[in-house]
Amino acid sequence: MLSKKTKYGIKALTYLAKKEQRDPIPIAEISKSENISLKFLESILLTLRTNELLGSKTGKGGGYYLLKKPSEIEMTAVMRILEGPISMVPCVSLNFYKKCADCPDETKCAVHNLMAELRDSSLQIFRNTTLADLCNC
Amino acid sequence: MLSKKTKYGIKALTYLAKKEQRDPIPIAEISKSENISLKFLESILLTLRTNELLGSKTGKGGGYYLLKKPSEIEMTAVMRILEGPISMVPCVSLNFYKKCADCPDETKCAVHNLMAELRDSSLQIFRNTTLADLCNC
DNA sequence: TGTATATCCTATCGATATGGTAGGGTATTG
DNA sequence: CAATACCCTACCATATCGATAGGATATACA
Repeated sequence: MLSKKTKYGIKALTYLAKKEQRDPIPIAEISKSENISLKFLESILLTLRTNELLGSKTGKGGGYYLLKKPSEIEMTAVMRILEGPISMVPCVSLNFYKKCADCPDETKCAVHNLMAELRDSSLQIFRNTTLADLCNC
Repeated sequence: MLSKKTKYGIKALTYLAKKEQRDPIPIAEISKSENISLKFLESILLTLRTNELLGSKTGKGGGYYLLKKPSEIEMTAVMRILEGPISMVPCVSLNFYKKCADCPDETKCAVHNLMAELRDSSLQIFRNTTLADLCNC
């Protein structure tokens, strides 16, 4: 299941991407427009900022803004920051690899091989999709 | 994340598929061979039985066995029974569809469209992979 | 310089799912 | 009739999720 965190994060990012200008947008505006709990959204945008997808400006007239062009923001980055590993099992993860305790030989593990294939196809989609693509809806 | 339930279920199924004969295999044998908690595995095989992937025979000499040939068991069925929906959001699910409360127009939702694409590629893999394929590892 | 605006940060909480355990009931075989 | 093995229900500890609360800090502007 996709977490609401990721879902809201993507919606917020596309909202920012759709604005032509790159002025800071306050959380409250995004929250209202996308029907997202203000405080929850706040924590989401915060993690997007610490992971260098967003910049922020405090104080009056402040808010959040994209640090790159929408076409330069791949969904792989977004997913890894918000949702975590792309793969469904740690033993096939590229960025979060962890050996299975119960599995003596990965190369002979049915689950491993199936999930590796799945990860490849997911990766291909996330790598070929940028924020700009998501805005043409 | 793939649940251990699904992981163990797939391992158990491939274990059964690898046996040439279709005699009933006791849970304990699978449990030992695949390093799976006996009682947990018991509940998993039970749900696979009620969903008509496995048959069982009680009493001495009893156990579980496949109801179809490995080449006839698609991973779509296995995943839906054990893990639930293939898609990561209910609003793109074919078998478990549910509208998002917060989303006024699905066709314009960035998350929806991205996840629909992901679902398609996942489905393609699961449909084209059978238990028999998983045994050649 | 003060006030409104807005981000930043920490803590907490209820609900739910997960992984696992326990114990006993029922059916069948030898 | 005893051993074997499935069947079923209940329980529990832990973790995560979605959300909320409250205040600290920074900035703009009158």
